[in-house]
Formats: sequence, C-alpha cells, structure tokens
Amino acid sequence: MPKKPGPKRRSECPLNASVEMLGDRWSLLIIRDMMLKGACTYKTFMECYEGIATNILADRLRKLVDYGIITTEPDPGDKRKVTYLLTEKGIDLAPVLTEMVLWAAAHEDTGNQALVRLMREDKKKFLAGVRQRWAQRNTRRSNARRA
Amino acid sequence: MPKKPGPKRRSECPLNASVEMLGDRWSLLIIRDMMLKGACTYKTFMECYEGIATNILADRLRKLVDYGIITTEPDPGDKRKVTYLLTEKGIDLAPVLTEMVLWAAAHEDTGNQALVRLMREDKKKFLAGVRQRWAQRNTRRSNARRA
DNA sequence: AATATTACTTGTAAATTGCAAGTGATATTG
DNA sequence: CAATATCACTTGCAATTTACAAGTAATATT
Repeated sequence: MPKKPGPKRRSECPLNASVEMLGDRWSLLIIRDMMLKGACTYKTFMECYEGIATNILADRLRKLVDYGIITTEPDPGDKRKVTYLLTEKGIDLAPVLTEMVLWAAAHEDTGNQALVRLMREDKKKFLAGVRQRWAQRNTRRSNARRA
Repeated sequence: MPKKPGPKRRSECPLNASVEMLGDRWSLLIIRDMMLKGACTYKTFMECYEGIATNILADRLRKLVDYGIITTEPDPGDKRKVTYLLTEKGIDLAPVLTEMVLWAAAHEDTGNQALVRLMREDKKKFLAGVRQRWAQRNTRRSNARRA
C-alpha cells in the first residue's frame, strides 16, 4: 500500500503525523483491545474497561478506517455485525504500544504486570506473536474471500 | 524516584496511564522539542513549528511538571527566564518517540528524513545519544548547584 | 526613564467530549 | 409470525477543552 500524502497537517514532522492520528484519549485503547483482547466488533469495543461513549467510539472507528489503520468487513453469519480488522499499518503500531506500556509500567503504579513482564522479558517475541496472530487472521480472511 | 500511585485513573492499564498523561495533540511535541532541539524555555517552545497557543503551552508544561516528566529551575543569569529540563522519566520517553516517528515515517508521507534515517539505521545509538546529552546537562546542573 | 523581553493570565468563541436517549436493520423467541 | 432483543450506530444537549487575541507583572536593555 502506497503512502498517502494526507490532507494538510500542522507540519511535516513524522511525530506530528503520529500525534494527529493517535494523540487523543481513546484511539490507542481501541488498538490495544484489538491487538491484545482480539476485539473486533462495536459491542466488544464498548466493553472496554475505561468506558468509551458510543458517539466517540463511532467517530474514532471512522477515523481509524480513514487513516488506514483498521478496515471493516461485514460478518457473513450475522448481517447486523461489522468486523473491524487491523491492517498492516495497524499491526505496525505494536512497537509503539509496547514502549508506551513499558514506560508507564516503569514509572507509574499500574496493573497487568503479566503483560508487562512478557513485554519486558522478550519484546521481540511479543511483537512477533502479535504479528503472527494477526497475519493468520488476515490470511484466513483472504482464503475465505477466494473460496 | 518512587512511583507515585497517582490520582484515580480510568483503569489500571499501563497503556491507559500513558494515554492519560501524553494522549493529546501537544505534550509529545513539547518533549520532542526538548529532546531533539534542546528547547528549554517558554519562548523556545513557542517557536514550535506547529504553533501552540500560549495558554495551552502553559497548561501542558504545568501538567508535565506534575507528572514528573519535566522540572523547572530559575535561570541564574536572567531572572525572567525559567529553564525546563527533562527528568529521567522524561528521558525514558525517547523509545516511545522513536517508535512513533518510525511508524509515521513508514506509513505516511513525512519530512525530516535525516532524523528518520538515523533512528532507523541505529536505534540504540540514537537512544544512547539522547540519554547522554541529557545526562550531561543534568550533571552540569548538579555541579553548578553544588558549587 | 522608556522600551523590550519573558513567562505567563484572562476573556471569549469555537470545537470536542460525555451522557442519555433514540433509530433502523437484522435476529431470536414464544 | 408477531413481539422482543441485539447490534451498530445517530441525535441532542450540557460541560469541558481548545484556539485565538489581548492583556499583565517582573525583569532586562538602551
């Protein structure tokens, strides 16, 4: 997938680009729930422990789709359902999430120490795991489409 | 420095902790200007290319101090000036910044390719460089205080 | 003594967020 | 097969946050 020039940003700085796409209180938590809990429907996102509002969730999902971080496809079994999936671009956010988790775990009093230990003890392994799980998902999806 | 329990957060999740501290459109850009451009006064932060408003800057600096990410000290030469410095906790954000820069550079059309190349070709070296430059600064500061 | 610089604060309009209550298209149940 | 439930949203509105412009107080310079 080619890089999009994107609409006018405040600056050309790559950090600014990241901040404009992900710099809010919800987007990265949605990615987290997809990556770690395998969440992929509106309903499961609503179960997010932090309690996201419905309008904000709809808005963030729309933006994440626009940015090419996630995609949607209809559920073949239940026509009410929409499945959200991480794209390559979305999967590539794993290192960002990891560093943010490790930073907070090192400097704040936080929970989920099991995840933190896993990330800290073998960062590469963890990243490879995320990547593989999602590669499988997307492959299954491609096969299904082909069939 | 011990970890603070911090006031009530939306959840115990370490990612959420990071997002609550840094998940907005300006905080990480301020850290960037300190880390990469050596900015350390209100005035230099105002020169930030993205054009931050004065009230937002004052608010974000206050919050970053509260979170222990930066500290202030008066300028010994000019009593009008306040110097802002990264703490250890702030310096430890370098890997987060790096991954965000590399992610955007990989998937978006952005500038500052020199920085991106440096980060990509030798991430460890880049991080060590940031750390060393700031360690020097903080050492000089300690010495000055002792003298 | 007058002007400039630095680090802010204040006021206000515009945008964003959070909460509650719909809505319409499917799916399930009695 | 009619009534109810579920799913993925949208709408309305108050509260909070942001952006922009204009101060202000404490130094510093000329």
